[in-house]
Order: sequence, then C-alpha cells, then structure tokens
Amino acid sequence: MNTDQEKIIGPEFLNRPVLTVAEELIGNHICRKIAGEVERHIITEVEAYDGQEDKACHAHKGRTPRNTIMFGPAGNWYIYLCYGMHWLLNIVTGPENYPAAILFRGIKNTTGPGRLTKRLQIDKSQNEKTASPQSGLWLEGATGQSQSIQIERTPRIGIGYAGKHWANVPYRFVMKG
DNA sequence: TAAGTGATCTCT
DNA sequence: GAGATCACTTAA
Repeated sequence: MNTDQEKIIGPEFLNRPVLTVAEELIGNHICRKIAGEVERHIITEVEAYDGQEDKACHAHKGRTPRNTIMFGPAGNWYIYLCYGMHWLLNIVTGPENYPAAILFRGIKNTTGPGRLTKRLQIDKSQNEKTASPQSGLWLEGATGQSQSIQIERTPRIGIGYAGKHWANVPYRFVMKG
C-alpha cells in the first residue's frame, strides 16, 4: 500500500553521493503548497555541487554564514540571492560536515534557476527549512515514469571562474525531449 | 551584447 | 567600512 508518506523524497534518498542523487532526481516531482493549493512539477534540469574540492561549490573556501546549511544533514533547502535579483534553489545532500548540494535549474515548461523560483514563489523565507509538506516545499518520487526517461550530462553553466577542470566536469543533468 | 541589482565575502 | 564578486534574466 503506497501512502503519500512513502512517495516523499527525504534524507534517506538524499544522503548519498550528490551525483547519484542529482541523476535520480530527474523526472521526479518538486512540490509546492501555495495558499493551501498543492502544485507538482516535473524536474527536468539540475546541477550537482560536490564538496570543498569542487571550486564551483559555494563551500569550497570553507564554512561561511551563508553556506553553513550545506554542511548540515541532507534534506534541507539552501536558497540564496544571485546577481542581486534571482533566488536560486538548492537541496542539501550527503552526510553532515560534507558540503554538497543540487541546484534546481529547470522544471517542465520553465527553464532557468531564477525563473523556476519565481514560478514557485520561492524566496529566502524557505532557506534552511527541511524539505517536507510542513514547510510547503518538498520532493516526491514519480514512480513508474522514471524508467522511460533519457538523461543527458553536460558541463555546468556560468561557472567559468572555477578553473578548467571544474568548469568542464559533466555535473549537469538534463532530461531529454 | 550589455546592463541591472543587492547580499556576501575579503580585504583595509 | 569599502570594493569586488556572483550557480541570472531581460531587453535590444
């Protein structure tokens, strides 16, 4: 018997290598409750940021007030303002004290991390919250669908400053079609 | 192609 | 406290 609880993606799913989690998130659902109405969107594009060695990861220079949440346990949201006007949404993954997160870059019919958060009405009020129906923002598994999708891997976007190696590793996952 | 926009971080 | 930086979007 599948209850709603069993479909929710929580720390058990997220506390694994960030690349594995990122790839498996494609095709699943991001869920948002706004004024009592629940919306579900298919995840089509994500990027992985993997630990302090990853020069593109916000935590690569060590712990700061902003990125402390990434050092915490998996399953929390990391949301920050980019270029002064765009909120970017990440989910923390991996074990405690290992800073890794996945950036949500696109959902069905909406491409771009800044547009995604605008579409879902996400801002810093969700930052550091746990992904769960109680916080109004969570992830659900789309069982049955994920077997038929095709995933493409490409280098990440907009991180040329990270150096030749880290700017070229294929840590971006996009749903084909 | 370029400019808008403001929190955060790294120096003084 | 000041200046540089930045995981983007939009309008031309």
